[in-house]
Amino acid sequence: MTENNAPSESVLIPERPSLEGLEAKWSQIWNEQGTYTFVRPKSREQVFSIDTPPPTVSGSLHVGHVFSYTHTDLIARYQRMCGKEVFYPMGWDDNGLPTERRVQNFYGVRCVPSEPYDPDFTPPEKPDPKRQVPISRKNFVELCVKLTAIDEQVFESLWRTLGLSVDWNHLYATISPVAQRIAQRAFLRNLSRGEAYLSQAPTLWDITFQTAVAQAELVDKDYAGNFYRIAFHAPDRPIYIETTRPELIPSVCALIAHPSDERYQPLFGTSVKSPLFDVEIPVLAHHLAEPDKGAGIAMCCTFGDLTDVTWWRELQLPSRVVLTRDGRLQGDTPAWLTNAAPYAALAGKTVFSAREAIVEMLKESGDLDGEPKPTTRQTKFFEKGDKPLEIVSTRQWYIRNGGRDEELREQLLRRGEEMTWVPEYMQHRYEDWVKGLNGDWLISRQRFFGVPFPIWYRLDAEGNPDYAAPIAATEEMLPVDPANEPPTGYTEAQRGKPGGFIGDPDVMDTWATSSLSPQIVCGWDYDEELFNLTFPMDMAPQAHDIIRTWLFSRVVRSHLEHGKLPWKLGAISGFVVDPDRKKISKSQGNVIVPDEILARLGADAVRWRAALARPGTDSPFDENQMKVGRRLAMKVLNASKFILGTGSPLEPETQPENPADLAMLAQLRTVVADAGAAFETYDYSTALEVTERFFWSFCDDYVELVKERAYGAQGEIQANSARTALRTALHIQLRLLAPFLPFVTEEVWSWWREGSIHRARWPQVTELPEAGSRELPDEVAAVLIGIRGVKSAAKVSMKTEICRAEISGAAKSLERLKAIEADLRAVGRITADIIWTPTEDRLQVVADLAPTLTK
RNA sequence: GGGCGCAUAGCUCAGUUGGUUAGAGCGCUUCCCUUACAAGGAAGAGGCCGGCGGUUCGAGUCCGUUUGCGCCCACCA
Repeated sequence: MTENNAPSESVLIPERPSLEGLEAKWSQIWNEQGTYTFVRPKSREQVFSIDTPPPTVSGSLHVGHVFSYTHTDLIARYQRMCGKEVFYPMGWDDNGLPTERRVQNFYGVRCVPSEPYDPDFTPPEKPDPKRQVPISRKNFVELCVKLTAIDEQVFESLWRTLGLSVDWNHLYATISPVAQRIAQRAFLRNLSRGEAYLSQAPTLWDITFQTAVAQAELVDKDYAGNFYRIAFHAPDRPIYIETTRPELIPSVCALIAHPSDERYQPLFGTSVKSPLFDVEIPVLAHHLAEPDKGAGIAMCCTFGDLTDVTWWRELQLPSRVVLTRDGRLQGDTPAWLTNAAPYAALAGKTVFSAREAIVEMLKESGDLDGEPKPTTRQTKFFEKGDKPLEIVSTRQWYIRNGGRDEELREQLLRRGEEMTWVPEYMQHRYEDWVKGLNGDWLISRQRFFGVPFPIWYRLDAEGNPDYAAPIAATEEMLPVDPANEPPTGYTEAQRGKPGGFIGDPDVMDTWATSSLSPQIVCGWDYDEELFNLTFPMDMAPQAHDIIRTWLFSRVVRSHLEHGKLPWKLGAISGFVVDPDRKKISKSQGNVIVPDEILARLGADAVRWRAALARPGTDSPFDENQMKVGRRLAMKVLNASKFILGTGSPLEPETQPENPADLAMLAQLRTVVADAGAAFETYDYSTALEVTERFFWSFCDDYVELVKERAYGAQGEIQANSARTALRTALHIQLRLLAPFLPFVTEEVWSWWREGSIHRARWPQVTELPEAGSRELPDEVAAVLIGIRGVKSAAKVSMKTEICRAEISGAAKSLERLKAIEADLRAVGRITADIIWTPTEDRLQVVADLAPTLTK
């Protein structure tokens, strides 16, 4: 920590201070001087560690990111000034599906694992989205690495411009070898403890990306469709069901109604025949069937939705899967169809065309009752997909997360209680999510750019893989790609051969790696000293949409691996919404580009606005509000220029003695206490508010009041008191503002102080005298408003002289004001002695303006 | 359907454990080129604190209820 009481040898103040260029100037100097470098202290207590969210580099940063990362930085800067060594890394989430998609579009390629590797491959000059060049997995991954490196430069540059006090020496990427090794190591440990397992089960499946997706990645979207009323055939009559998915009739396993539904009770235990295909379908009872929905009786298919999965499991129905992984009906005619002929019209079609085809056939056969009724329903989509999810039965890796295990769920709920939430009510979201989990965490993805599973499977004599006993890598082998390396005890020549092995073809979902961010940054498997100094971490900041994903998944991993929370405190920021309070998104076309705002208004202005957004609260974007921040930054420059230009205080330094000076400093003492207390509870907004309120009244009232005296109008002793007070107040206020306005405060600091303000000590109340009056600042403000009011009402300049002034009010107030009459007369341009009239009323000023020849 | 949050000036928001006359900024009105600042500054107007009911000497604040908005989750035959 730099000694902050050491003024520079000389004071160098620019003629016209300006905000332009401060970001470039200071971010470079901070980088060169290692201002934010984490220096390992002796003990954990001296560290404040932050688990920074790694932004997805394939996307773009928007104002919401800027706000939320600023919130973290405010706390980081406060803690650093309080003497903590702040461990503040940055990460890039660069693996995963979003990157793959961006690479496909950017270079016009697509990954086809069967293609051979071409070491000289260069992407097409002009990408053609309709004719993407097929390339090998290795070529594809190389392009992913190349593009993410470019994207990461852009991100880093924006964060530096914004003034994030990140230690760039601790930069990580979720696709880096370290991250891969840690992800694989943690997975192997989960596996050995039985927390990770392989399972063949119905899975939510995206047909576009052809991968499984996890519960946390689901979103509901409106989806237009029709209700079709369709007849199944009981021996004596038709039984109508209503469905939006008639193309699934070939996969019907049962009709299901509620046990108490009198309409269908006689049918329970009997069977009906399906339309077109004549398959015998049992009619069964289950409590999840809802009598008031549709016809009150539902067709259960394998699988139309998650309820079907429940019915299929609980009623032990047969699997009659017709839907394949590409979203088409299978080409072969299913064996269970009694009347197979109609299926020919459906084979190989997408669900959409199959639906049209089967509706035609149902019309012809007379099984479609009435006209289809248009409906808009909410359907589950992959958050990045644009076709509804299907459910297919696949083999996937899962990690236990309490979704199927009461005891683990309870433990994870306990962890949520253990954690400090800012704001507190966000804990409910965590609990809602944990309580609502309906299955374990699916971590495998059938994709290419990601961390591979360190797993192989033995092939039997026929060449069939043995999924029951996977071969796991040993920790020494990590990171390992089973597509390129054989397992221990095998040679590469045995790959794919009967009696040999195959590698697990899947990769981990990106959340499976980012869920280990605390382990990755803190050096879990590579730096024990660092790990002990930084883990569990102090703070995990994130926006509220991420509670169910990243926040929860880190709690799961840390709980399973370490038996504790990964951090003490979860800080949740809100979103920046557009002025109509709509969520900002690309599809809405209301994205606000931060670079441009930063360039125009300056980082300090944007940060100032971000600091007004309290934790958890959404803020509408309003550029006018940011301009206020810019004005504050300008005011800091100008006020500082004035204060430092009034001439040096006497040597040796003496304490201020004028009552006005002492009163101002006493008031500032309270501000220091309040701002610090607010920061201690992560309430950066209140810290800013109290600081700023003081600063404006300091400029408007106090500086105006003492200006003449500081120039020397009342002699050297009085001037010295004012100058000392002004400089003390500036010294304190710059530091109070430093977390919010890091650039302008550093600029002013450099005019007259050594070192960086950001390594200076957070202001202490003990730096300020206590003696001053608590009442005087408000009384001065009242008198100034009175004097200015008179001039304003007369529409004259504030310079206009007052030839007679009478101040009335409580005797005690008058006593205090009398003591600074010289200052009052100077600021009000009062040419005669002030008349003091004690009354019971509030302070009042009556003044006569001196006659002037010109206005 | 369950949960959470919000409702205070035209707009964005403060308002600590109930206590004088409910605050700030933006915007608006009227002024002022004042040797820190005109990309400034001063003064001013503007509020039935969503509705109803209760507790209390006293309610923006506590309790109940209701309306509207937002978010999360569930359901979506």
